[in-house]
Amino acid sequence: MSEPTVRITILDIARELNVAAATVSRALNDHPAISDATREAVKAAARRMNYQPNKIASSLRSGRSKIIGVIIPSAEINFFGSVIHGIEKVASRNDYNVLLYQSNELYELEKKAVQTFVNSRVDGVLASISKESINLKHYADLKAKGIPLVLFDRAHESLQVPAVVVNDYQGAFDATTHLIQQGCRRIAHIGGQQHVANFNQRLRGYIDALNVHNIAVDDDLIVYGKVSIESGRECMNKLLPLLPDAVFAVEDFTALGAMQAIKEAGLQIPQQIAIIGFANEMFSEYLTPSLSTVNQHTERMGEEAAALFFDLLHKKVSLKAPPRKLVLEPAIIVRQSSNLQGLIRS
Amino acid sequence: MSEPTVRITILDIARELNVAAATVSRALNDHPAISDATREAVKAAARRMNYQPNKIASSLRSGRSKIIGVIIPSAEINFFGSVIHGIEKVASRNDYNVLLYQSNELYELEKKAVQTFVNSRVDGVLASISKESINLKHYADLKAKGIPLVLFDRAHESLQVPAVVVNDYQGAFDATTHLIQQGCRRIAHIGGQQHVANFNQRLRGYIDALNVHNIAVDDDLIVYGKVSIESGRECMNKLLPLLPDAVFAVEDFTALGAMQAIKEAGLQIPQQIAIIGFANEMFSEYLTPSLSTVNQHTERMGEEAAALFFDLLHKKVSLKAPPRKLVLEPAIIVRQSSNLQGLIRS
DNA sequence: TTGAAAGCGCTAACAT
DNA sequence: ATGTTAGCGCTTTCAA
Repeated sequence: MSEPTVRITILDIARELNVAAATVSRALNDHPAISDATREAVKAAARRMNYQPNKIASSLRSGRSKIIGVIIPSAEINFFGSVIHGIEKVASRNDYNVLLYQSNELYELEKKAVQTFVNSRVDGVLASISKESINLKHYADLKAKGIPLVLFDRAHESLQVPAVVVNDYQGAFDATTHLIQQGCRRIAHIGGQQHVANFNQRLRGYIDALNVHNIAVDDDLIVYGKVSIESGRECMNKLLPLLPDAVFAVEDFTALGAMQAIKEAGLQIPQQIAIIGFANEMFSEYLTPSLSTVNQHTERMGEEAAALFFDLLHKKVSLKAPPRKLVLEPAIIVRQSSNLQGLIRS
Repeated sequence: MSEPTVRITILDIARELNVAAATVSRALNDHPAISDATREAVKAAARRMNYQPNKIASSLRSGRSKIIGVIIPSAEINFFGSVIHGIEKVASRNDYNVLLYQSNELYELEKKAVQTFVNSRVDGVLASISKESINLKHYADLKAKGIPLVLFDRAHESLQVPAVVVNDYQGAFDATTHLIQQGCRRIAHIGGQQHVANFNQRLRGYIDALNVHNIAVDDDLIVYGKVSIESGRECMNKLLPLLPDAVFAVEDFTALGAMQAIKEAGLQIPQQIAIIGFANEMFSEYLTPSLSTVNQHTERMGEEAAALFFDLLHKKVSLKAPPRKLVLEPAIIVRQSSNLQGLIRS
């Protein structure tokens, strides 16, 4: 059909109206020092001429790209979509766009993401640290460059940046306590990589809950996996000979694998082994039996992370002050997999 | 710690080495007309001085942003993650980045996404049309502006752009045929919005499969929903009084809702009602019984869509020629929900 | 309130 | 093979 249209610039509008380009720029950006008349005239002309602002040029000149870079590990699918949604909500309210990168839990990809964001001159980065990342220099560099960084879910104290995380300890404590209240006494735990703070906190919550209820911690009932369906199944198979009556799994994929192993062994859930996961993945409520879990308020997490970023950007918080850390309180969701009320134990 | 570092530009490197900025630019971009010696010297200096190229400036000057905008509806979670992954793979191979937008199946958000991409001067757009979008002018405008557009999964003939889609007709035909081969004769269909080409094709595949096997199409056994768990449940409840012995659901979320309705009615799957979905969502294989479905090769879809974009970009295909359309053949996955082999029908 | 002028950092003609 | 020059489209002093 038509050939690529010539692009209208503010200069075209300026010529059309016999004003300076600067005036057009000011009018379009609602600069205070502009008369109502010119502003409206300019905006009308822009609409009429189908003007599309060139954000690239604007960014180069102003030094602000109005883009937030977001790094997500992406393994936890549900988590992913929903946190992003929260971030986008707050971002668009502030006239910002979101550039997304999946690290796939790989250190190298995470480094590349940071690099790309720096080169693209994003105004800030929101990130959830990959499970593989132990060296965090790339994040420290961001901070050194003066690019606001906010962590969500997977944070790390050493970076000294604002973060919004879930109280993993409390979630694990509550989940374990719930199993105890259901009458379980031989409660196993399938943990994750212990260098990931979240997983370590969940282990601690589990141990403390047992202690508080005077149940001895049996190290044999604690096994560590790689946080996947397959790994959950393997870990559960190691636990089965030890005859646990309940399992607290580090998250829902692990719990799912464990459930499969339990079913394959011909045991009943929850009558013979009760189970609870963590993260409230989308599939959890549709399993048979439906999986009890810990809900993380993921969308809220995204919103809060974005809000922290804008506070940083607008210098509402001093860069000297200790970084703000927001801790969201998780809530356990009891479903069939751990509900023994009214059931006769076998 | 340190204050925001001053940023190194090619001019700094040029001064350091007593060459012109253009030379530095050429060296860094592996321009052919540059001596090995200078190229290496420049690259070494860049590394040493910790130079970070300013993509914004480069984009403004060159007119290329090296960014692909991707619009996804995002409802189908699994689809989402996996197509993006395919796109990113090919993009990064071509030194391109991906800017992501979720339309949430809303026409207005989709328009906003296109707008943002235009303003951000992305080099091209890959999109999956939202279920709500009937007016497609925003996409036509993209094309008119000379910005390459490639559609994936949800395409539309009228746009006349390259696309990679799944053979929905064949998938539906195969799924229905499979149910027939299992011995089912009263096969119901829960369809989606018929203005979405994919859903219409699936209806046609269903009808033709019945015809080919000399089974009369009973209009009462076809109900239309809104493609969600809740809608699937409602539709199934409408179908139950008609005593179908099988259901082909337009996709897995719908099938999941239908399964719940069937279970709540106290009927056995697949013995009394067999069911198959479409899309192979992540949760489908973990349901009880596991859900038969149609697999769409989502990652491949992303790769091919990105490849079509680069063909367009590099003018490997004429813009005058009819746009290329790639049709991926889906494959049915038979799981418990439709497997009647060896089972005695009740 | 508006205009003139400069320049963000880079790339691409053109010249040498 | 390298340098010179101009300019992408916009914002932001500074001046009027």
